[in-house]
Amino acid sequence: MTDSPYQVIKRSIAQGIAAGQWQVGQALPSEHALVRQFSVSRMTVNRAMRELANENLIRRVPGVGSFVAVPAAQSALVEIRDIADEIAARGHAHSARILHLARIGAPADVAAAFGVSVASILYFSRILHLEDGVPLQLEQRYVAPHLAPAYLDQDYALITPHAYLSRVAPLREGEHQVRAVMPDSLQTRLLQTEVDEACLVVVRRTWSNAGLVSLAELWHPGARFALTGKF
Amino acid sequence: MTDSPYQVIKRSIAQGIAAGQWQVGQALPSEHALVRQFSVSRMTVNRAMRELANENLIRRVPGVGSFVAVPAAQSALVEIRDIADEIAARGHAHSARILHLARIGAPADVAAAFGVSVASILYFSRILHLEDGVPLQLEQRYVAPHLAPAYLDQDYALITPHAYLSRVAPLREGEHQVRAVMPDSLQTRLLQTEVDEACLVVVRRTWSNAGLVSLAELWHPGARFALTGKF
DNA sequence: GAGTGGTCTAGACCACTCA
DNA sequence: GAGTGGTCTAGACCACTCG
Repeated sequence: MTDSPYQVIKRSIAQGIAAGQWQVGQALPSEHALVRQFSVSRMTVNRAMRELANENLIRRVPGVGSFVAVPAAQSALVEIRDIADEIAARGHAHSARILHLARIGAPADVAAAFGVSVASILYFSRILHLEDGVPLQLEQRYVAPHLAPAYLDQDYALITPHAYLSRVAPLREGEHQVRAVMPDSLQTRLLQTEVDEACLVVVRRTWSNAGLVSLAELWHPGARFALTGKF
Repeated sequence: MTDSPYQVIKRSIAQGIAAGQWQVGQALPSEHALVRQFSVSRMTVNRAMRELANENLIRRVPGVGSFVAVPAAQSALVEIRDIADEIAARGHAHSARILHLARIGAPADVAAAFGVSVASILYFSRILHLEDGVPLQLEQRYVAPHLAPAYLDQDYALITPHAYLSRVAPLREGEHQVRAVMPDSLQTRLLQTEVDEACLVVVRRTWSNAGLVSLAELWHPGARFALTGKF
């Protein structure tokens, strides 16, 4: 899957940081030391470290060394909210129907977003979230197996995937994309939308320190859902 | 400044794309060709191209080639940005068609959002923003007359309403709501959307220190526009 | 089989920092 | 001067696609 040498080194460093093996601000091994440790050439180590720096996991200072970065200031730009919490906050009842839960081969677009090869094994869940029994969100989620090995064994009627993943792989950063899309027939049926009703789709990718954890497609009925924000 | 070989190559390709030297979807020169053209090693070309791919400027397909990526029109979820700036930042040309500019009586829903009585006088503008001649945003804006008395006298082909309002009534806070809606026939015609193409609608209210300045409905073609955000 | 991108090697030179 | 990261070279092997 993700087993080329530079990725092995990246993961090793990232997990070491996540595990607290190195404290914030502390110096990491030099490139030369990693060359010896992993028995690779310096270009390979360099690429791993450069990418970690791009991801703001480490900070590199020419002539000095590489250091564990201070964790990104988590300002409340766009908070990531749990659908169950949101519904509860409105004083309504949340329920969930688990429609699909399995390991699957990554489709081409998902593989590209995940940075893995097509047909790599991912965990997949399709869950319909209802508010007072009315469909509000169809959640289709792809999860990196090695970052949440027990993902398929949870009972998502009791805990949402987002809540579970937050526990086993705390999120470091995320990214969403919001689109307006017409649903296909499956989605229309599940969300019980009218003909000619669009869907608001949020595609959300979340990273823990160890890498990309999950890609979620959240489909909402256009007539019954809006995203709001203040600034 | 930024004159190392891989950066020179990056800039060369990026500018070529911006200048239309290669069309969207078109194949770019292979790494081997670039090696000859720039007289560098393949690792150097590879780094340039890999970074362009990370920046979503090009798409690379192993065994096939590198191609100019479809320029995903994207806009920030949280920050409020001027549509003209956004388009310019992508290296494209912004233009605007002023469709309507007048004082009108507030419709019921707008009056409610503004906190004024129905049929109160508001300024109204309807402007179509185009990216390289293609419609990207239909802006329908209601403005409080006493907070921007000269609103109707501006030339919105030269300055966007948002830019003008930012000058005369600096925004203190704002609020948006994002929805997926099917356009009506007027909107379909103006935005040149396909049948069965939804619109992503942002309704944005902005306040200056003196009160609610403006309510804007921003309609975007669903197939050509997405909002993005990071956290 | 020819062409493509993905990755790696084993060196190298440079500018920089620190003691 | 010893150590660091930034960058580059001139090859190489691989998996993949396409005709």
